[in-house]
Amino acid sequence: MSQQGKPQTAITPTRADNYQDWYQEVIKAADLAENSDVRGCMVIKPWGYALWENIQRVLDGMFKETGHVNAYFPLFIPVSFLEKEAAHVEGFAKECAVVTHHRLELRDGKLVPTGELEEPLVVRPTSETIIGASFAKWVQSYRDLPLLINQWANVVRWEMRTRLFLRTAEFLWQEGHTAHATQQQAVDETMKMLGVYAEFAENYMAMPVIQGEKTAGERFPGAVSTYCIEAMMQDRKALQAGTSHFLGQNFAKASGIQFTDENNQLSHAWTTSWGVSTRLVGGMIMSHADDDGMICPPRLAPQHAVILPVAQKPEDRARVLEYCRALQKELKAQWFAGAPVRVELDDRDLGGGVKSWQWIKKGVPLRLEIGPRDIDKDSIFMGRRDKGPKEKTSIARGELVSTIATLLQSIQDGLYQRALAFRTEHTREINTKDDFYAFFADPPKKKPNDPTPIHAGFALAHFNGDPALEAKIKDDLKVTVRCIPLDAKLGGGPGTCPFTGEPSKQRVVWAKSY
RNA sequence: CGGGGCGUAGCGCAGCCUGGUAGCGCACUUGGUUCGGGACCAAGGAGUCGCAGGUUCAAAUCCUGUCGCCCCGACCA
Repeated sequence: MSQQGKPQTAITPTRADNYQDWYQEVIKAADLAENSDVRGCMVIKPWGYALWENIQRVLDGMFKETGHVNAYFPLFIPVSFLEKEAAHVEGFAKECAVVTHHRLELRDGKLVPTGELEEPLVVRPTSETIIGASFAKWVQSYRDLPLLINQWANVVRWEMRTRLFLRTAEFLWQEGHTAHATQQQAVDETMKMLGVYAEFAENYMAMPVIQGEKTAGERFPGAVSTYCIEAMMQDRKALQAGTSHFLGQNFAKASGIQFTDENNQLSHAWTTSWGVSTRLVGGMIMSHADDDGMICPPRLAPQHAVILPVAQKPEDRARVLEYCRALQKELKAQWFAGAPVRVELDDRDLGGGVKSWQWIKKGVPLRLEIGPRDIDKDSIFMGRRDKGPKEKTSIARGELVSTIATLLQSIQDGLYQRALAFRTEHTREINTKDDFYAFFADPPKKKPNDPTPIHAGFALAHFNGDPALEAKIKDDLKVTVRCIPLDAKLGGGPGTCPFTGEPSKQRVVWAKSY
């Protein structure tokens, strides 16, 4: 305890003191990413990129398992393509990077663009239109359907305000694009992929999510309906962690994706698109990290365990290192969640405490400290990242090796349960307008420049579905409908809209959001 | 794009109001002590004070402009 009576933490400020700054400090302390020299763009550093690679690896497997194949489409989209779908234009036109020239010339020591393009190219903000153009060529007959394609790519959206992982001008994502012969098949695909995202979020990221449909105001530009998974972050704001869109025939009509059906009738295909991005890394940070830094959910952790040799006397060093290497080899031969256990041996010549804290901040699930005394007992001094930094226990080597998968899974489960309990604690059914406004009232700021204080959480309230009402509430409170939950337990059946007294089909999730 | 804050050593900051030639903590290097831990002592290295102009004998400090970052708004995955 410090003089102020607060426990010393590796991250300052703490979540309670200043959530926004805390978030940035965690990213810095865990060495996940940094701002680049290019405004709004981030450099994803190896530890952060490894998280993304694990996300990619698992999701890619799930996509393949559900019959999808990967392909790659151009980064550049002719402006005329984007113009094809009216709502789409409106949604993305304001945030596009546009390529207008194809050459640079040296004039007075400065490189200036020359060679203007006949038609400007947009750096893809999303790929519906360019992929649609390909689909139009690939689809002739109902026998060509369904077409189930995914692409891993970068996209650019020229954002006003950026935040590492959560909103950057360029980001990495995957976008699935599918075409189907019938509306029902496309709707089924939309829901199936929403389910895949929810399963991934909960089982791999240990991040509980609410599956639901977006209201008209929050819908993807050009979609008939948009579904999403929404998670609660530790500041009780909602994070849209993944989206799945039923596009109807809108894009098929815009791109001319037509096929001849069994009855020799020409019709437009029904399409879907769905995506998750590097935003998920931000979601993991804000779901699990604490005042000592990152906490990686074991299933996606770049390393499951780190071995920290404790050999302070030079004469012990060789013996300790040898023991550590043998243990590393033995642990790597174990399996966890369908892959070999990932173990790093950190034999850098650094002070023991400093080294240990680096790994705490990076969020590695297990720290294994091994010194001469442990070797004599054939045991390991183990720290779990989901417990306090000082809360370390001794475990027999054999037991560690045989139970490491169980240990990692128990950390994984613990993180999920903790996040779920947090969400439950801060989710409330609300039945009157007054209660609703009171629930979301901002605590007073101490200084004008203070970050927005942490607000109440999720409200489950009835809603008559009027977009104007939703806009008014957004205006008043900065609160929006995050989704119309699919889960009947959350929806709770018909009721009365507390704002209008009109009938409401079910409760919806209201919250402030990222 | 509007309002506010901040750019000083690798990192975190003080100094600025009241101009006088740059300092603290951590990190780094070396030597010693310590040895189940974010150690201690000593010595040392490291900064065109974001950038560009201006005022002045003299600018980190005052003035103007500019760039970047952060927070709050508008917009968004």
